[in-house]
Amino acid sequence: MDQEVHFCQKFTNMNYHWVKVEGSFLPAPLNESNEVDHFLVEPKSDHELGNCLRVQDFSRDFGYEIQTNDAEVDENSFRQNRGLQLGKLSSESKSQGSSRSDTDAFEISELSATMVMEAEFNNTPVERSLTHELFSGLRTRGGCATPFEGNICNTILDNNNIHKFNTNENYLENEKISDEKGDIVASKLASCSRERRLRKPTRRYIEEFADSKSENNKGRRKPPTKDKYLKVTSTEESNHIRQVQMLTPKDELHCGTSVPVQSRSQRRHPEKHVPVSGFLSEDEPSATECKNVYSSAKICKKYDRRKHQKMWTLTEVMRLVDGIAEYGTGRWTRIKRHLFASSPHRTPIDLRDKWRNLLKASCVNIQNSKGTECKQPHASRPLPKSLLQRVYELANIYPYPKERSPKSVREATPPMYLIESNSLSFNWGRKKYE
DNA sequence: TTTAGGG
DNA sequence: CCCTAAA
Repeated sequence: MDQEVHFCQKFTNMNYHWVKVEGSFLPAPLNESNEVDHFLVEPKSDHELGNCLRVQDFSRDFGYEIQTNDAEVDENSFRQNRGLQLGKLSSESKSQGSSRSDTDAFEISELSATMVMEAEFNNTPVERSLTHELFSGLRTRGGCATPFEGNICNTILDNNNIHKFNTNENYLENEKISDEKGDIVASKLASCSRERRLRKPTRRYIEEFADSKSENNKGRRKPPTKDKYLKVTSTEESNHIRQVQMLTPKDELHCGTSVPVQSRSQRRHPEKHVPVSGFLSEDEPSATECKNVYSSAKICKKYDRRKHQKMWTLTEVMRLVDGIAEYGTGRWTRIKRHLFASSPHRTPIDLRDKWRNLLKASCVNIQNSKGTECKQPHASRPLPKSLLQRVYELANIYPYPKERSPKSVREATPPMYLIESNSLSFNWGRKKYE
């Protein structure tokens, strides 16, 4: 019995339109019948599995199966309905008589198969997948019962499909099979089902697969290497990350393949939350905050640091300058390790980039002090003169970039603020800024 | 793996 | 801040 039930489920899974039908098949309104077209076309995709099961076998097999299945429903009424449908079929399609020979049934069955093939040809994969999903919904409600019952059936059939449907019914009526063939049929159908899954991945699956594939290769010529600072180091941390992900707005964590991919151009121009006045507060971002934001980046490659840019605080800048004074330029990893160990969001690259910006800033100030017309890109965040002084001096001592001849830097005219404070003696160690 | 350089 | 090449 269990086997029967299982088989019944297989049957309902694969062939939705060869089932008991109550009431008459009346054409449904156009808008509804359109949807139904797909319903009826969908199952016949099974016919394409020519290697697995032929149309004739299929019908015959289900003749057996339907009989077993009818025990659950009402076999008598089913047969009566089928007889009724046969009559309808004769009048609606080709005006054939209600009593037919087996040969006729075969012809019609093949004819229906041909029609089905044509219909399927016009049916898009998307529609088919939709159909499949809808039928899944029907199945879950009705269990083994057929989805085409009562109103559902009436609303989803149109003239064309009635023909196909009835043809198959007719075939079932005429082709009967012995019960002992059930096991063979079941195994056949099982393998057929498996093969179908192998052969016919849904369009959604294909698209998702393609998406994930393209995402993996997107924008990278070489295989993505794991950033040292984007590595999950402990399970504790990963657990923490998971919590962060759940709390993070979805549009900022494009982790899933189904989430629309953010284009590179979009990523490169994020909204910057630039503070209105000067630096951010001198307070360092809390360690937990940094950990939250950047540990999420560790697990999600699509995490965009640009969207969560951390403004450099004056404290950080001073610390960076101190580090350069101590270790020199080009040793960003060391500086990071020794002075920014508590700032997980500052990578050695960040330190270097910041230093480059500091050099630019100092140069800007030089030009301004010389009276050269120069734009001030960071007017909103003026650096303390003392800091710029130190940057300038450090630039002379530790020229950056290394390759470039330090002459250009050394020969540059010292900025006015440096000249004015010439009497000042610089302490190159860690020093306090006024 | 780290650093430099360009975007 | 990102990406890539080179050391």
